[in-house]
Amino acid sequence: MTSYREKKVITIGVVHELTGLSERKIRYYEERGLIFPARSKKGTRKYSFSDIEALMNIADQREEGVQTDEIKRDMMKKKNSKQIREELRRGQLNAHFNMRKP
Amino acid sequence: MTSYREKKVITIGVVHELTGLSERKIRYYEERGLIFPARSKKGTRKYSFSDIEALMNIADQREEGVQTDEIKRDMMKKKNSKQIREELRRGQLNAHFNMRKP
DNA sequence: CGTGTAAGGAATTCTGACACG
DNA sequence: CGTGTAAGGAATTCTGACACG
Repeated sequence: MTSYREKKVITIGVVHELTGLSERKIRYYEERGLIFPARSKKGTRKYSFSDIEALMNIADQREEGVQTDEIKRDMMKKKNSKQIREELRRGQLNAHFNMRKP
Repeated sequence: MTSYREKKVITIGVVHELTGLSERKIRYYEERGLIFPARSKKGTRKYSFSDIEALMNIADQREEGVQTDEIKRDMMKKKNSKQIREELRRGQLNAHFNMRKP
């Protein structure tokens, strides 16, 4: 629960220092729905270590010429299969089906 | 090694949001040698989650009227006994003594 | 001793836009 | 499509100091 990895506390400047990505790129990848920083009360973006890891992956793929669309589709796939696995693990596949035909 | 807990990446404003402590207090506890934020290239302070935990402890003790001097002495003690335990665990007590009379 | 505050400057972040390819 | 950049404003952070108790 005290997952430091997921806590949104890092400003864009520090993310830039850590990843080497320009702030422009970082904001653009958000615009394309690849990352989801939180906002402080005053509106500045706040990222988690997890976001930073995601950005490194994105950067790698971009270098290989992969477009943001495709990166996003890939991420969705992984997210979905991860969720399926999760449901199986909990033995809640039934609940899942019940949800589809109530 | 990828210890997110120890990475100095959080600005003072976010530390304020997270702890409720005024920036003045946060800077003052640094001045008294209770915490050691890093600095970005441009000179802004950067804190770790670990620093934030320390600040919460400090805040608790200050509320009980404990002075920063004493808080510091306490921290030193704990740090020392922790280090001793560490050395014992590694079986390096000898090295420790060798260091005292070379 | 510990903390608030006003002061002035420097650095940060934000948005919307234009440019290029 | 992906990224750079100049623009102007708003918010952040820094230091050194004065105040109070």
